[in-house]
Amino acid sequence: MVASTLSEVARLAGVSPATASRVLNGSARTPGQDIAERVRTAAASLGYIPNAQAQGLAKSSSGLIGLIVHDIADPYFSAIARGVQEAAREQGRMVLLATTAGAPADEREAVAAFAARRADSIVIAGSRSARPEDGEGNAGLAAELDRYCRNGGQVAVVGHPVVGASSTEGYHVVTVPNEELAAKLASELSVAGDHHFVIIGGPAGLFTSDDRIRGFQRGLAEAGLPPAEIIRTEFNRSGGFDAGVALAARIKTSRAAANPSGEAKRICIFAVNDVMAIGAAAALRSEGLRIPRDAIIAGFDDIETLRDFRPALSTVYLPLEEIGRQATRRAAGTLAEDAAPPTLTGHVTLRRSTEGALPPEGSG
Amino acid sequence: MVASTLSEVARLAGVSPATASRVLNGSARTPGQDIAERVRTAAASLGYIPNAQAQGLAKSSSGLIGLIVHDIADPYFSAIARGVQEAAREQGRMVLLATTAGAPADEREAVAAFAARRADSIVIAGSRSARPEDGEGNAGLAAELDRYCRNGGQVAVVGHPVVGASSTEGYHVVTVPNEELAAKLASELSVAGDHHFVIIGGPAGLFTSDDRIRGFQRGLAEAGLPPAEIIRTEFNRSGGFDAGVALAARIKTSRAAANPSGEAKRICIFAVNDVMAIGAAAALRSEGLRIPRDAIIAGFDDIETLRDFRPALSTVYLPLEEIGRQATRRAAGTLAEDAAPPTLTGHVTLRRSTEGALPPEGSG
DNA sequence: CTGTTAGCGCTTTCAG
DNA sequence: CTGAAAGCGCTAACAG
Repeated sequence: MVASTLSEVARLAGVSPATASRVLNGSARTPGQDIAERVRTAAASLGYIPNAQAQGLAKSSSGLIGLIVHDIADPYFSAIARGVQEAAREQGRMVLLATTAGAPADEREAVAAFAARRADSIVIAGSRSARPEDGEGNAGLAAELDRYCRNGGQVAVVGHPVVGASSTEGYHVVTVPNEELAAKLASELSVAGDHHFVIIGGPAGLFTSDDRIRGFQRGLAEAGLPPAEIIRTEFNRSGGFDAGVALAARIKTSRAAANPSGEAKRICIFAVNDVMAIGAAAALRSEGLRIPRDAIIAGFDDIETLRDFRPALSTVYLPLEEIGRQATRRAAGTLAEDAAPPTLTGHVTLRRSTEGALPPEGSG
Repeated sequence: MVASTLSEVARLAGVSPATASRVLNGSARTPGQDIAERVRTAAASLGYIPNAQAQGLAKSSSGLIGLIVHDIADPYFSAIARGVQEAAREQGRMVLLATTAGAPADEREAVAAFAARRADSIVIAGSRSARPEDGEGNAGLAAELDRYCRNGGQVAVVGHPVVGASSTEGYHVVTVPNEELAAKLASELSVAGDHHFVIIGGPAGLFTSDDRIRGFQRGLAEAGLPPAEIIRTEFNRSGGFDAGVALAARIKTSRAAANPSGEAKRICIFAVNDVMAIGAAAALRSEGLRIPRDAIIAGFDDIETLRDFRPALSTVYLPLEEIGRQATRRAAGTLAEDAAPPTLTGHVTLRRSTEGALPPEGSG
């Protein structure tokens, strides 16, 4: 026994498929009371479920939203996904998920798959990359995206435009104030304490990472401080851990070298995202160093699951869920394009991990 | 300009749509070398992307896998989602996401939506509930699921069968050894130290929670200990926190009451999942209590993001990703039904948060 | 307000 | 091995 169709319902109700369609799925007003009632009963008794594929084919639109993330298990992305999901529900659409580990080639494939399914819109989250090895992939992705848009698709990218995408219509970018916020963080960290600043960043070419680094350096400069040293590593916990190990060794050495009474300048670490910061913190701890005593550290994102971490991590709050929602709304045209980008901004949140950099009375 | 169609490709290649279909998407062997080549070139030059909706309609199957979770931002679910996503990719399918906050009525709706899209299979994660207020919802969900299966759909449920589902064909349950593992945890916790055991559980009727509670009590009983007291609260961090606050008060009181020299029996808390445990730990800490000094605590799930939490949380590792993968494979028939449920088991992982319960030499 | 008639884009017998 | 024709289930003009 297979799913019953509209015409079966229509036949049972003694009306034409068109009429049945009008009352069951259609729009405007439903036809005559009596008829409508009869159709509805027939549908119910048959357990009729409209075939979305057929509907989609007929009206060429699918009620689908494609979401591309690097990794759905990464709390950064899952938070955004939650927002997307929510907005999708508001729009009466469903979300199609694709994960790509950040590889442009895979992203291209995902876009093609979404296009094949006639997704109404596509939301792309996850840092864009300008790394040379991604050049080819980016070109492919850009082409695919352009084609998708040309066919009437709507795209919203979180963060930065896809490299090389010649934004035709239907191409939106949800800007995240990474640079500004990182600058703010640097400025707040520089007010108290005289630290040696070190940035743990992702690979050069990762836009999100680069923005945050640039912002932080700018903040430092504005505070009259010299630029921080940059350690490049992977954009995840493990990268943070590795960098942390290296830093720990250095801290120990410099501490040993310092004269008995005096103390070496304390290091202030800025990891470009929370999970990297957590990794670095774990490394320091495993080397017997304590935070904030031996070094202070700050991250970025303010991942919810990490808020119970101790010492509480100083970081920059980003409205991840809202970002996902807005991207989704933009792609649906629900959100005015130019209507002042609805306050998508985060804020610096200093906590225990950067103590010493806090004004004495402020303790959070 | 709109997406090009198969017939356009066919026309350009000078063949019939049928032939074009055969070489581009079709099955078996591709027709004559020369023809095939011509078609492929035509397709490429037009940037042809098959319309999955039309394909689906024609062969009534969609290449879609529906995934239902309570909340995609919850690390427990996002880990499972990652596994599902992976398996889906292996199968050349895409995953459709639905979040329901655990409400059976929403789950029913999600199933209907998946059915409408003719999803090939549906994976349901997230604890089933037997709470009276969910009775109606469960019935609806069960009916919807039955109908879906009757129409040829495949369903895999993680944990427990949907309440009331009369498992027809295509209905699979991926069992998670919650009870056994909880018993094991209890047994390991009981070997060292003489504790007063308290369980922080979810609402009565939540299967996952109930299983873990039952298992823990059984483990205690097998160790010759009296059953633990149970505190019922929400199945999330906030619930854990609330319970923690209550426990903290009690610990302080009993400590004050104890004679100056002697000490009150230390409390051992078992929170039925990691986030609840973290919440409880945060509450204790905020009340000035220290773990494991003033109380020891264990969770369940071994959430990855929480592994850097200090004191390191004792917990039960569950192969979440693998669970997602297996559910997906089962629903695809890729996995033999009876073939000994491919070792889906976790293990107790004692760490610092239950110190004192560790044998002296074991220190994790 | 309802029914008829064409497709949406693709697959798939069934002939040739 | 290829082409023609008939749908998959639904919507959307048009008529009536």
